[in-house]
Order: sequence, then structure tokens, then C-alpha cells
Amino acid sequence: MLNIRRRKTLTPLEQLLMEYVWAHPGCTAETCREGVAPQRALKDSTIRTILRNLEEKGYAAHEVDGRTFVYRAVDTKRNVAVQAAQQLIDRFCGGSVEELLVGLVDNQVLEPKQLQRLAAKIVSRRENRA
Amino acid sequence: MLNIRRRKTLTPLEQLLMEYVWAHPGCTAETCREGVAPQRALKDSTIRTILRNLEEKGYAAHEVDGRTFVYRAVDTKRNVAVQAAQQLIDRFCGGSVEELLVGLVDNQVLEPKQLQRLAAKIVSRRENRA
DNA sequence: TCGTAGCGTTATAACTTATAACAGTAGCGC
DNA sequence: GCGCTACTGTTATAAGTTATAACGCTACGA
Repeated sequence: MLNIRRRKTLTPLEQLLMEYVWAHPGCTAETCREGVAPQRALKDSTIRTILRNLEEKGYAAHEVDGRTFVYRAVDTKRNVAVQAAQQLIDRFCGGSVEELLVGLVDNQVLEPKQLQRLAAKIVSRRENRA
Repeated sequence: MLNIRRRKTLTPLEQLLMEYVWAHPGCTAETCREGVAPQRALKDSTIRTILRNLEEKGYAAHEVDGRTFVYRAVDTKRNVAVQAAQQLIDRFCGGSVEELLVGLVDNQVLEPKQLQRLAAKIVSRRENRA
């Protein structure tokens, strides 16, 4: 089992920036600023503070290109979702994934048929790979 | 599809109290205080404030018995988990449940076999009911 | 009618979030 | 070689949230 690290959740602004980073690997403070400008016009220094927060929270990382910080996500969105789901399962479902899945079905977030199809698909994918 | 209400997340103290409420429907401020005392010795008024917060956030509700407030959870833990999962799916999986499930399998939170068994179980349960 | 059980109101210190100014530094062009 | 400026780091602050609780009001029971 992967070791799921417990990360702090994203604040709305962080979420916004992180979305951009996910969508644009290799972005810089400046491209981020331009990218989110339509939604939020933020000062350059604000952007950089948020990017630093994202690094501190373990969502993003940078490398240096010349004197520019180039950012990318540490994990895919999907993995972040999975880690968060794991926490939900631990907290609210007594550690049982199945409990959550049953709940999803009971609340019609997930159709039984859909679940079945997906299960079949995943299993066959596994077999092909093995 | 259920209408998933977006609720504020629980702070640690709220989480603690809410666990107690889930485990003891019909509890009062006083029984809560006693119940959580081993973990956190909190003043009566603190307990009350937190219970009120839980009501405000929509997790708990009370009715009046004589002059005592009797609390119970608005939703089951499982439903809270499901609602939170729905949010995850919307935020990080572009609205696709399947995306999350695939992620769970890929990260070995969920075994393919387990998924398959569960799918079969759920489908058959549906058929029996129908 | 008085004590007290039980609720609401208000307070506050610590922490987080949103937002940004300002300061240091190192390339680049001249 | 030197200053401009593009970039980063440090620091600040106002507003909001959390954790924690004192205090005050009210109505029931003895």
C-alpha cells in the first residue's frame, strides 16, 4: 500500500493556482499570474507567496531554470483525490473502502451497472498487463 | 442524484465531538462532556459552543427535552463521507467517479478482486430488492 | 422563593488566509 | 564594470477561523 501522506487542504486561492499548475507543468510565477488573471487579478508577489505555500504543503515543487523558478505538481490531481479519499475512508468509514463504495451506490453517485462495468474493465486490464 | 450540500469541514475538536454524537444519539452537552473527557477535558461551556457550531455547520441537530437539548447527527457518517467524496470527485476528477475508482485501484487502496466482489454483491442486492 | 441546571451571549488569544510592499541579488545590455 | 530590472526572499497586516471559556439569564424543583 502506498504511504498516503496527510496534507493540509487547499484554500480557495491555492486551489486556483494549483489548478493552473496541474494544467501547465513548467509554469512560472509570471505565467501563473497571467493564467489566473481572468479569474483573479493578483499581484506578482501574491502569486509567489501562494506558490511557496503550495510547495510547503507538498503540492508543488520547483526547479531553477536560470534565475526563474519553474513549477510543477508533485502529484497528479487524481492521486491527490485518492489520498483525500483515503482520509475520508479512515475518518468516516472505519477504514473500509467498501463502506464508501456502498455509500456511493446508495446515494446514487455511482450506478451499480457502472460499478460492474468498471470492475470488469479494471480486472481485464490487470490481466493483460500481467 | 441526491443533492449534495456543501458543508464546511470539521475542525479537530468538532470532529471529536461529532464522533461522540454519532456514537451516542440522544446525547446531551453533559454526556458529551463526560464522554470526551478522557481525550480532552473541556469546560461545559466549551462543549456547548462546539455543539452549536456543529448545528450551524449542519452536522448535528437538537430537540428539546424539558430544558435539556438532546443532540443527534443529521446524517450518518457514511453519508458525510459520500458527500465529501462527491466534492473530491468534482474538484479533482473532473466529475468522474470512475476516475477516482481507477485511482484507488492504481494506488492499491482497493484491490481489483475486492472491487469485483463488491460489484457483484451490490448488483445482486439490487436485484433482490427489485 | 432561592439554588442551580442548563442555555445564550460575549470575549479573547492564537492561528490561518488573503494580500501585498519592500528589499536583496544576479544577469544583461551598454 | 555598472546600473537596470527581473526574480526571489522576508516581512507585514487586516480579516477570518479556531479553541477556549467566563458570565449572565431563566425556569424548574425543593
